[in-house]
Order: sequence, then structure tokens, then C-alpha cells
Amino acid sequence: MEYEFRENEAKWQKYWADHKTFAAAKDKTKPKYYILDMFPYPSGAGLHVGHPLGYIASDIVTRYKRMQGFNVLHPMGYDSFGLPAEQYAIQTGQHPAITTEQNINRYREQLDKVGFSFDWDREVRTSDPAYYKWTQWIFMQLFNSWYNKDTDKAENLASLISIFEQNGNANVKAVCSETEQFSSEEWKNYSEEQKQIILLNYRLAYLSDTMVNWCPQLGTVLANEEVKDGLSERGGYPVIRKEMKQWSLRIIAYADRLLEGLDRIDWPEPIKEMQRNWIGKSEGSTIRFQLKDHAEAIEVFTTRPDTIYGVSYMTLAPEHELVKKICTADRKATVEAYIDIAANRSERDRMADVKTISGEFTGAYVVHPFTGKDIPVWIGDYVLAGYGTGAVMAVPGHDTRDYAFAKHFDLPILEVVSGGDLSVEAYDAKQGAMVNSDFLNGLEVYDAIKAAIAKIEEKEIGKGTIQYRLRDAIFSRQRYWGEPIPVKFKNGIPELLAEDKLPLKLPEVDAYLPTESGEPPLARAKNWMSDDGFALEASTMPGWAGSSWYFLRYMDAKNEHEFAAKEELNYWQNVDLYIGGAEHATGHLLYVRFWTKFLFDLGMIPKDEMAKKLINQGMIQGVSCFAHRIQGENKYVSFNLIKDQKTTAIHIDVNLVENGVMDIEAVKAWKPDMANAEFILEDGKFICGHEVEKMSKSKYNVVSPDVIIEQHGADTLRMYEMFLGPLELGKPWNTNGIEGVSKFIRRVWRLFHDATGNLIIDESDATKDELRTLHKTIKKITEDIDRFSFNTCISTFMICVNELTEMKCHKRSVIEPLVLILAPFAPHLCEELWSILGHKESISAAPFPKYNEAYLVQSSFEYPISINGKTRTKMELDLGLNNQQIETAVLESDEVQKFLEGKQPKKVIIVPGRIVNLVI
RNA sequence: GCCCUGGUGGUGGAACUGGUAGACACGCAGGACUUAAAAUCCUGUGGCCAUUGCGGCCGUGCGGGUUCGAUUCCCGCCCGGGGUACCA
Repeated sequence: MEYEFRENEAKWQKYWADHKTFAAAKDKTKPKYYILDMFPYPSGAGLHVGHPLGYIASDIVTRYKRMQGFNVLHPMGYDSFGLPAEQYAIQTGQHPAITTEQNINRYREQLDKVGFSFDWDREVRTSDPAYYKWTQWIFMQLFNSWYNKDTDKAENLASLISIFEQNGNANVKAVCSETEQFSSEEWKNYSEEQKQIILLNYRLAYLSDTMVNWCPQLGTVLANEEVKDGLSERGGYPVIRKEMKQWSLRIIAYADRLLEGLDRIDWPEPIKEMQRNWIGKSEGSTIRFQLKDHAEAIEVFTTRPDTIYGVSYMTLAPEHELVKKICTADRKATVEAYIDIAANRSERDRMADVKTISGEFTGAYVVHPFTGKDIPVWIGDYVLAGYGTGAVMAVPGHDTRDYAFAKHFDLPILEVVSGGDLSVEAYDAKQGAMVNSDFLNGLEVYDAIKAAIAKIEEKEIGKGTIQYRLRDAIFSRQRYWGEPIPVKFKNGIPELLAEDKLPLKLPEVDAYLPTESGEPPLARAKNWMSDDGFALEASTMPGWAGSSWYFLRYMDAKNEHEFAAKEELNYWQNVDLYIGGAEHATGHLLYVRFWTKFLFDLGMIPKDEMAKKLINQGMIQGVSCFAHRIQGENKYVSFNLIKDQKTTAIHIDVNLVENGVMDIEAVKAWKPDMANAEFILEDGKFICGHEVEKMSKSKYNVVSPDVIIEQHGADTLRMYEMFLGPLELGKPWNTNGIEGVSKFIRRVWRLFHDATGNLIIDESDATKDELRTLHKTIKKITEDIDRFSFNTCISTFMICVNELTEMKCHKRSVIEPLVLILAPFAPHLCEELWSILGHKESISAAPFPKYNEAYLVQSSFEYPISINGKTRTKMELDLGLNNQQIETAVLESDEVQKFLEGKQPKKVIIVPGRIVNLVI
């Protein structure tokens, strides 16, 4: 009898659910281990084979850690607010909550079939009012806090107000928006309204004007993703950049601590590097350049104040507030035309396109603060409004972009740092002596930077500054399907709702679109007002709000009084192992660290980092299949017969293609317009072309795990996904090798059963060779799980089973431990075998076996080499004499003796069983 | 553009710290069992040459470098993937 995976997998999945086998224990005396997966957005296409990749890995570790005696917390939930559900709602009128619920149910069904060890009692959904109540509550804490640079943490606003009352704001060191100075007297005399306006400059959640993609025809704000080539993806209408009042979070306050914290966590170096670059700390100086014929000055930020004598022009971002003011009458028309074009280009376009150099002269001049010369002011879209001051002092000699701009517009290029050849390219290295720079002449770059800043500060035209590339996080979305922001407006002043009004639930609306006047969808709701009659905020929170603290909620998912009880927080602390995609490096993974530090500052949680260790799983891509249609005919030609014919590639559902061969009848049934088509075959088959693309519904390349589970079983899917390659690497999905894993499962079964299905478990003692095979396998598996190398684990298991099969070993003392170490990988099979071996309890409660070095030693034999005067055996070489320092080596082999001609080698490099290299 | 990352047989990949490149698996070829097929098992399988055995040369995207020795370290390219601030 063969292994019946279908009924067996269903049986054990039911057992685990009924017995709540994987619920984290209430007992807090055991050591804890918290393993977290990035929860999925429940999309309409259902779970695809890429989702389980990380979940299988975390599941293996979960089961392994449980067997090692840890109290493991391994929860799952859904990031269930998001754009796709809303767009579906716009098209169909279906409430997003309904679609979301349906999608979640489908996800849950699919997840269950893989046999995951999630503790479903702790499930969270970000769109559940019982959950987003606390997301809103955290927003309130942000609104009520300011960042005190003296204590270097966030504090309640009360401490700030008390400083204002005693001393005004002159000596307050806060991370805040620009605020005028006031005394304690002035503060006390301000009206309540004035006080609130000032406090808004200090709050960690504040209102400000920011740039958005605005589509006038749709009357809505669009994500960059929804904009293609300056047009809306939906409808193809023009999109412009527009300023809008938005909530922002003062993440900048945490820039330094977000950098510092990276040194204390075991995260992949590339992720840390991306976060460091994203935060982009740079030291430099601000410098004010006085405008000619205007009262204002242009302030720039530069990391190279040393090159101040190399300034030959200024460049402002087209959006810079001074542009319209300083532009001279004769330049007005061209400048404004340029601004219009630049406004329609996204930041990404502007940065990506460095080949097209564009800009305009404004007609205005500034005065160089050291030379007194007139410097022309230009605008150019390579300068971004969002970074620094939105203006740069252009030093074409020593900055690549300035150089290209100067060459293009024939502006002077001055040399102030020696060492380069400015006729060829800019010299931007921070090395060399200063020239043509008055008081800086002769100094090395780093000394010149210091000297320049000192002089700038002395002249009071600027100061040494630290600038971050990181921008404050915009927190408003003009959408329906998100958390409502718990704020009401009194005379335009934002005020929090009372805590007992939470959760502020999403209202019913007649359509999920903006109002006629362009307000967000929530403004459509009847009586979108507070109890005391004030307008409520109509924007909602961004997708990342709910995911920025969910790891805390799992610790105490059902608590109605707090986001999690102190006791639970203190026990579970933070995540020990977090597994998810690297695509979240500068989004979710930065925001969650920010919120964690904030809650830590308020003394609400015990750790200021969310995860000790992070592993990134690679993205599984889809392989799209194409049938090639001859242009102008209803004729399809097999891939290798295309030759020079003009064809159009048509996406074919990948589920109807096997190993490149298309199932013609199935395709005809699937696509009505292909039912009557003619197919030109090769060798009696129709071969498809293929291409690697992101898995997506529209490309018909989504592969659901369901089909694999149906055909081969969950254990095979689990092991095959691990076998596919290293966890961190992205790879296109293919099922070419799945037979090997499927075969492996059957071979394990046959260690217990003969061909007729009878048990053949041998109770006699194992031989040395059998024990060696077992223990070397345990050793390798333990080491490989510990370094998250699951693909090599699978190979190790295959080698082990091959060896045992060859030795015809069916001994309990060997196959029982083997089942234990295999259990995290193929849990259904192993539960069954475990029970066949006579155990009543689930295998997940059994201890993970340890290996014994003594069994690893091979039987020894003489090997013809003597090292340091001692004859060594092959066994000793096997145990690793690699790279040991060897004084003398006598190689007892004629060939080597001949090579050495009696000389003593200086260095001998040995790999097991063989001399690799001799240095004479 | 910028930041991060990957490139090894026909295919997925292994080689963990600079030391036998290609483990393991798929596929393919041949064979055993079978009336036949499926399943299972055995043998071979990087390329070229030699195949009467020993063997010989080339080979980890491309071009250089360091080293006794490089898939691994350094420099310069080419190509693929991810991110780029309202996708999640």
C-alpha cells in the first residue's frame, strides 16, 4: 500500500486544529521564542505559491524550536486595509469589508491546507474595529507627544507646555516645524487657538502642506503606482502635482536612533544598508545668498562648503517658493512654461532621466557672500523641492550634475580643488588641495570644510547643519478603505476625539469615490461629525499604519482594555525571528521600527526594536506562457516553428501548459476566441514561449499552491519550495523537480513498509554504518536549520534515505530519530509515522534528537603521508587538517617524491585525502 | 539615474572561513522487471579530444588584477530582479 497523503494530511490538520497543538502556552516559566511572518494582504487572486515560501521556513523553525522546548509564539493575521479592495468597490459597489472577508476566508482555507503551525486564536485583521481602535489610539499618543532633543526621546506635550509657561520656547530643543520665538509672558497671553497652532508645530503627528499626484478628472489623489507616463492608470487622464494639507508623522525626530539601532540588531546587511541610505544622513552647512534687488535671500544646503569659491550659478527647484517672485518680466513666459512641464513629471522620472538636461534662467542674480560677484539664478528639475532647501549652489567643477548642467548651458566651470581634469569631467573626490579660494587655499578638503563652516558662521550667513534625505512620513490618504483619523476640527484647529469614542468606525457611504468638491470619500457619509457638532477628519490612515505595531497585538490579541497587557509584553518582549520580503526594507520595516521606538519612549513596551533577527525570503516570480498567433490570421504556431513569421504573443494560463507543451483542448475551452483557431504543431505537440514576470492575475501566471497540494500533497509542496534554492534568493516558479521530492516522501514511507504495505520495522540494534549515517544527518540538519539553509537540509535528507535504502535499514533505532528530525519539514507524514511507531502524543511535543560525535568517526586506514614526523590516517585528514601549519611533510608516494626531488616543502595544503598544493 | 541584490552543466541548485567545481534533484540516454503501460530498480550524463585502460585540455556572465591556488577577494563592464516615499 502506498502512502495516502490526501486522507493523512486532512487527518492531521484536523488533529492539530482540534487539539490546539500550536497555541502558545500561558505558562510563562518556559523560555519564549517569538517567530513572526509578514502578514499578507488578502488579494482577490488568492494565495499564490510565493506566499508560503517564507511561511514554510518560519513553520520549520517553529516546529524545531517547539521540539527544543521553547514556548513558541507563531501567529498569523491579515493586513486587510488596502487599495485593491477599494478599487474593486469603486467598480462594483460591493463594500470592501465584504470582499475582504471573502478573500480572507479563501486565504485561510489555502493556508490550512499547507499544514502551518499558526496559533489562530491570536489572529489579527487590521481592518477590524477591535484592532484599529488601537491603531487610532497610537495616533493619539503621537498627536499628544513632542520630541525633546535634550532627553533624546518623545515626551507628552504636558512637559513642553510647562516649559513654555516658565521660559517660553527660546531654549527648547525640539524636533519641530519652524516656529517664531516667544516668551513665557507671550505664551500666557496667547489665545487657546494661537496656542494650538503653535503646538501643532511640535506634535509628532502634525498637519502640513505636501505634494501629491492629483488627477483633476478623477477628483482624487493617486499613488505613484496608479500613474503611468503622467496619466492615470484608470481612465488615462492627466495627473498633476499639487500641494495639499496632509497629516505627517515626524519620523525625522528618530533619524539618528533609527541609524544607531541598526548596529544592535541581527538583520541582513543589505537591508541595514538600504535603511542607512534611505535616512541619508549628511553633514554640511546652510549658506544664505542675498538676492540682488530683493529683500529675500536664497538658502542652500551643501555638503561641500569648501567649494564655495567654485560657485558659478544657483539652481532652484522649479517648485521653489521664490521662483515666481524673482523671475524677471522678460523671462516670465519661458520660466512658467518650464515649471508647468516639470510639475507634471514625477520625482522618479526627474531623477531617472539624467540624460535630458533642462532648465531656465530666471533673470535674477544673487551676490556671492565672499567675492561679492553677481551669480545668476537658474531653475532646473534635477533639483528636488523635497530635499534640503530645494535650492543648490552649483559648483560645476566638483559636482557631476552641476557639471553636466553647466556644459549644456555654457556656464563657467571653476576649479577650486586640485587633482582633476575639468576639461573632461567634474572632480568630485574629497581629496586634494584647495586653489583659487582665498582663505582656503592650500588646505585639504576635510580641513577646508571645517574652515569654511567656521567662516560662514562667523559671517552669520549660515551654519553647520546635519541634513537627512529622509522626509517626514505623510500619514493621510484620500481613501475610504483605511483607518479613520480620530480628529475633529474646531475652527480649522484639529483636536482629538475623546478616548472613549474609539474605535471611530468607518461610516457607510453611497460611493467609494471622492465628493464632487474633491473631498475624500468619508466626507460623503451622513453626519460625518463629532457628537459636539464639529467636522471629522475625512482622510484615512495609510496602509502601513496597521502593520507598524501588529507584532505587539499578537502578544495579547483579544485585550479590550489595552493594546496588550504589561505582563504579556514583558514576557514576549519582541520578535526573535522575523521573516518577510526585502521589498519592505524602506517602508514597513522602517515605520515599524519608528513606532516601536516611540512606544518605548512612552514606557509602554520593554524593547525599542521590533525584531532581533530578520530573514528576507526571495520573491517567487511567475513564468508566463505565450502562444504565438500569426499576425492577421487565427492561426497559432508552435514556438520552434516561428522562424521569421510575424506573430503576436498571447498569454496562456500557465496551468494549461506542462513542460512547455500546451493542452490545446483545455485552452480552447478556456478562451472562446481560440476555440476555432488552427494550431501548427511540431512533433505532434504545441510548444509555448515563456518569460519571467511578477506573478499577477492579469498575466495568467499565478500558480496557486492548491493544485500542487492536490496532486502531490502538502508535505511535498513544503519540501519542494524549500528545495527550490536558498530562501533569500528570488526565483521563477517551476515544478520541474517536484517529482524528486514526491519520490522522496514515498521512499521514507518505504523505510517502514514493504511493497505490500506491511510494517517492516526492525527492532534489532543498528550497525556502526547505520548510526554514522543517522548522526551525520542529525548534525547537518541541526547546523543547517540554525543557519536557515533549508534547501541543503532537503538534500541531506535525500542522501540519508538513499543510504538507508541501500543498506536495507529498517531499524527503529535509526528511523525513529530520522522521523523526528524530518518532522518540521514534512509534518503530516511524520505525525503518521510517529503514531505507527506506537506513540500517542503529537510528534511536535517530542524532543528534537541530538547527534553524538562518537558515531561520526569512520573506520580508519593508513594513508601514505607523514606530517610533522607522524604518519596520518585518512580518517585524521577527514577530521580536518586543512590549512594547519605543517613543518615537515614526507609524502610517501613515488610521484610526489619525484616532484620534490628530495627538497622539503615550505607549505603543504591538504584537503581530505589529497595534497592540493605544495610550495617548495 | 540612485540604493540593494543576483549571474555556476540542458534545468533548479551544492561548494559554510581562498583549497578536489558541479553534491542532491530534475531532465535525457541505455538497461532490468512487465504481454504492455505506470511504478520501481540499476548504469551513464559539464564541454572538447582520447576512448585499448591510464588519460589530456577547457570550464563558475565579460575584461583585468591580487594569490602557490579565485565560483569565493579587488577594479572596470554587460545582463536579470527588488526598492525609489499614496502597491502591499
